[in-house]
Amino acid sequence: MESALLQGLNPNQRQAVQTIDGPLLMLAGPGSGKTRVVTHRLAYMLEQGVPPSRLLALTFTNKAAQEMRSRLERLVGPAPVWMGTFHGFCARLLRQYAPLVGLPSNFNIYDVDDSTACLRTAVEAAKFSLTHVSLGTLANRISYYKNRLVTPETLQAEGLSSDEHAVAQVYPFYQRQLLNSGAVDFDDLLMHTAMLLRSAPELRSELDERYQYVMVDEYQDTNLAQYVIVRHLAIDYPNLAVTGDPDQSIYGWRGANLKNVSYLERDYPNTQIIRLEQNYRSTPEILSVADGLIQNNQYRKHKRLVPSRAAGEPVRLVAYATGRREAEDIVAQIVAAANSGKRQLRDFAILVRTNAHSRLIEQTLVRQQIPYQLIGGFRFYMRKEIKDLVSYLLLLHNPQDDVAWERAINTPPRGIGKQTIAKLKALAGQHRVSLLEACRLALQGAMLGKKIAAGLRQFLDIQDRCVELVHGSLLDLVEAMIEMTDYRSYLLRCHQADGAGDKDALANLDELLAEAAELDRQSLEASPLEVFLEYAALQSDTDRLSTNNCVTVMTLHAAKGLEFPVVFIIAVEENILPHQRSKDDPLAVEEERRLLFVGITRAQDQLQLSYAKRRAFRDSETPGIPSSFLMELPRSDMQCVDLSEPDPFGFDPIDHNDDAYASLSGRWDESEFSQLAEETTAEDASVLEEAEFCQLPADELPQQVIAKLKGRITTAAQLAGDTAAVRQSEQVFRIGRVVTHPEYGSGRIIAASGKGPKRSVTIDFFSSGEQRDFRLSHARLSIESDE
DNA sequence: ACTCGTAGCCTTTTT
DNA sequence: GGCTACGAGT
Repeated sequence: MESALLQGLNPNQRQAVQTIDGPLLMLAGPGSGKTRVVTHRLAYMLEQGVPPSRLLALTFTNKAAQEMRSRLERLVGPAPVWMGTFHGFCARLLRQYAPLVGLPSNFNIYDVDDSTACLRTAVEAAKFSLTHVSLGTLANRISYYKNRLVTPETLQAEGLSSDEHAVAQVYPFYQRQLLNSGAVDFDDLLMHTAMLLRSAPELRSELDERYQYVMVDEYQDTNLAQYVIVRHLAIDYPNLAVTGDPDQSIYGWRGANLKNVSYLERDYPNTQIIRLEQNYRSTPEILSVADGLIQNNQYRKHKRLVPSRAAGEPVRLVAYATGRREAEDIVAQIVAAANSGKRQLRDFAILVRTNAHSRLIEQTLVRQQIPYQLIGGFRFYMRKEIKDLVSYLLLLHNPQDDVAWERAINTPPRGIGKQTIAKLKALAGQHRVSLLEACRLALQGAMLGKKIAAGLRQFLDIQDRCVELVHGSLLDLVEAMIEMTDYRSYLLRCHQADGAGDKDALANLDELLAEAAELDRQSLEASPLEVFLEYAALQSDTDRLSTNNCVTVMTLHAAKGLEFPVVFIIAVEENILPHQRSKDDPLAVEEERRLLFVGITRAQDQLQLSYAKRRAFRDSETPGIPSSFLMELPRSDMQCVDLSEPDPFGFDPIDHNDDAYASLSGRWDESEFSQLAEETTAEDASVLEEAEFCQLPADELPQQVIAKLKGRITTAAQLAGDTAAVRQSEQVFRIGRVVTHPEYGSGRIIAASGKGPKRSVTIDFFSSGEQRDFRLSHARLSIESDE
């Protein structure tokens, strides 16, 4: 009697589902039905009588875990299988065994913000100067070491290059600071757990026994710490099943190590390897492009992508004049397809290399009033108003937490300034107590001014009164916190100063309350506060992906594991994809290539790759060079379109109709392609030409040129980097002038500040009544009238 | 102690 | 084009 779970699977998939004992490596290409196999395999194990509590399934994102759970439940109904992220699993484990690694069991989990604050303190404590190494670099390096299980001590013992010397200097201070505050960062969750399993053999074997079947998703993206964790859980019961695709390894920068595949083969010599190469997702055209690209990776085992779908449309490769044109054309294509009823908005994804590249796309979507979701921007729990309140909760949960204390102590302002904080820090250091405790000492010692003492007392009062609420309902606690800090009126005060936006912040508070209420409803075990804080720290915004009917905009990284009928990948340009920071390292370039491979293989029916010949970058505009990856694609099978419409004046008309250039499609010839690639040198002629035009007095220009120039004057002045032109624009855009913005209409300049390329003006718009700041060098502003 | 203006940094990707 | 640390002014 064959299990129903095996029906509709190909032979390899069946074999994977039925292999439940012993080590197993599933090499699953994109679109090979991996999630299906994995969930069917779990269901099959349950069907074979494996108790659900013996199973452990580890994923990278909460979203992946949720997906797995819901699909498993559809097959077998609710089952108490532990499924979740590595970080979530580690947090839960550490909560139980914290003392064994020297942590308090009420440790707090820091997000990037808190960790950075902590690192800053550590840098101060180490008396380290940030002139040569940035805070971000330090954070990255420390994170990298932690993921490779290098402790501060081992790092110091090793021979150090000059750069690493800096890291070695700060790392111990950072770690001590974390421990002092009774906190861990993301990487610590993994590192402490790995150390714990290594150093406590009895516990290790107990857990090995408890989790007899361990499954790891996206194995190609695991780092050493994660391997050590998994390895220690699967020694006595070596039933370790991992799925992965080396071609989709895109987290090397985070310490992911493809060697983990060879470690697996070393530690489990009898590992069964099953290849899932049949692709059910994409058209043969798309797969051929993906394959043509990935063949160029040198450090790679040969692997196939076997198409199973019927032929479809050719992959499009499009050149645009500017990033703006790119955005406008893509949005126009989406609108056209949606209006014709052929597609829904949810069918489209626009993928970008870095978060910053989403901005133009976003603006264009807003202007066309197309609903969209942006993944990879700001996490909900990173918003200021949420973080402020969470800090109070963190401090409540763990009074040792000095980072939370420092955020909360003067938010909203209650007269505790730098001086006072310095005093309290000194006091805390002297008595070796937390900053919260130092507040009490300072009040007892009557060493502060009246006003300051009153502020401190108020702060302590909030803490003391909330402590009583900790074990009650979370909603009550958060509500009380907002009341006592008078946080709502603080928000109102903040926003009165800078105009609009207060609605969002207040709405976010409501959403926070809603989430608290939700957790109250489902809270089963332990402290709801703890569950909530863990949720706040480990929730990523990728997890908030919705299925509403809207266009999705996200980074290539965030797109992993997803699929869309139509995919646009923008800015496929040299120094963007591959990224500038990767180009000196051949291995890093290969990772960039894999990143593009991941993007391409997200597409089911249609795919468009594009680049722009000029692209705005920070304060200037740079020539865009087509990515070298584009040369590697089988272009004879693709549809190559040049929409970059050469312009006699070297700039874009602002008001153009989409169809004015949409009809201009031609084939590239090879020469143009390589020519563009060679034009790597700085300013291209058209940019300079544009600048010259703009220094002419407006009435000396022909009418039609003026019409086109209108709105671009300041940009050109800035591009020239010419002080005379900049000064001129400063004179023209002075307070009181009425100006026009292509998006917001007319308004009056009410304030101006800065000089040179940083010169900016505040404009009060007539139609909306809104005030906005613009940098003259960048904004598309034009003069409407004299005085 | 707080407020405002400014220069300088930044951004690659994420749990 | 945004954010923030720092400094001058209140």
